[in-house]
Amino acid sequence: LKKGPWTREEDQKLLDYIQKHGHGSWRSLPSKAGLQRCGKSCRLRWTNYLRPDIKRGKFSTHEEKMIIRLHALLGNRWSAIAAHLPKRTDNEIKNYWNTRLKKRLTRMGIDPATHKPKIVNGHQSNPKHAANINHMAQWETARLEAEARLARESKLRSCRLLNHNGIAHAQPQPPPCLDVLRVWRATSASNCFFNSPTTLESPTSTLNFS
DNA sequence: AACTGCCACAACCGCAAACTA
DNA sequence: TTAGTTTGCGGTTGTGGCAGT
Repeated sequence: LKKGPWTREEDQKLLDYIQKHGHGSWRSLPSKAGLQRCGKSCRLRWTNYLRPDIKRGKFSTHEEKMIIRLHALLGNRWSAIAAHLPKRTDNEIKNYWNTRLKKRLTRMGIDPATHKPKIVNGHQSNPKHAANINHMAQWETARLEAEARLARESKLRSCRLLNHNGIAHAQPQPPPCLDVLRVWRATSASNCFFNSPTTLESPTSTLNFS
């Protein structure tokens, strides 16, 4: 089986096959499509590169902020984060985080793992506030997990329909979720402890969970 | 021009969850 | 219920391009 970068011919074979038949079982796809690749490699190539509904290129400022906020809530759960960024893949977001955003936060004196200002002289700037944020973040995480799950299920349903029809041209629906981030943006301005446009906005929320 | 180091990104690997017979 | 198979996810690596020396 072949490994390494995909050639234009391989891409075309995969694209042609999926457009005609849908992907069906990834395991059996390579032989049917005439590819010397494993099913896993084909799936990855399709989901991360060939899919027609992928937006490529530079991340906008808004997308960057979304990634930072979602990462603060969800951690390295790239697929859950990607569910909130239409047309971006988890792999792309993960790469962007690892190569750019993580370094940028570090330069700003923010720990990219915790999204808190780095501890100076053994003290955090505002421990009470930090505890509050953690509490809020737990709730947000639970909500976002549920939303991501819904998104996955919805995607799965559309995929099944897709494969049943044998054509791969349907656009995935956006996650059927409440826009937590919109609410968050509206409320965070008043209570974030580092909230200038050029810095990280803290994952606080004043949502009413009742 | 040749070399080196760094960066960005595509692709691979291993594991766990989900599915199926 | 369970064992085998398939799929999805996250971490990591390999590679090509670019800038600096």
